[in-house]
Amino acid sequence: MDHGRNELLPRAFFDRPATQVAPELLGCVFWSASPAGRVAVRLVEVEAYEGEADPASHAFRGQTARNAVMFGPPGHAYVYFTYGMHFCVNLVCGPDGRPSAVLLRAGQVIEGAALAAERRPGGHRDRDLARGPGRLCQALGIDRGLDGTDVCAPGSPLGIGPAPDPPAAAEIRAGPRVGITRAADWPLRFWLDGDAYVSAYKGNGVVTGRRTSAG
DNA sequence: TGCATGATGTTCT
DNA sequence: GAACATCATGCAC
Repeated sequence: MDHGRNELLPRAFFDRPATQVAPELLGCVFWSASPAGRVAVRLVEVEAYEGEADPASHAFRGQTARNAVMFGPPGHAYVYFTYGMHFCVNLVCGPDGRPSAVLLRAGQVIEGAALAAERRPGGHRDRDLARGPGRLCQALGIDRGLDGTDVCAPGSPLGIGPAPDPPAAAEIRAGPRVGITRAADWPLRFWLDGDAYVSAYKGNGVVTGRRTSAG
């Protein structure tokens, strides 16, 4: 197998504002390891949340039991349950005490596709395995039990490595965030332009992998 | 093909 | 009691 994939992003990478970290996460490989196997995705869509200054952030109204991880040191996973059936995963950014984070919204499954598909019954196409925050968590088998996991520590069930093939700056686009009602228009959502694996909910004007008129 | 809506449970007011 | 960083389905056209 490929043994060169154990390289991890250093904690210092996350010890910066989420708005700066988010675009640099595009193209990086995020993976989960469990007794069932390993699933890895190449990140193609993320969203930055600026903590206390951001009305849309869970941390906007201060620290609670749920968002405590966001207030901790960088490089940890903040996992929460939403809408009664889905999980979402964030990577905590900024120094200890500053609750900024980046939501992982979509990715391309590049390893363990069979296992990912098994976790998502219903006969979905490969493209839809991790296309959207809830689906991404489902494909990787992420639940609240992984809340607070250190993604910078070797041997952790969750990890993230550098982009094997870094996207060109011109491919990275920024635009309004999705699925929120407050400060949704802040351009803190980043994605790889034209990538088929970017989520396309609510038609945000983003041209996705769905065939365009150009066919 | 595209929009509107129900599902489902945790968290906060 | 209301809101919620979502997803899958049903119906209209």
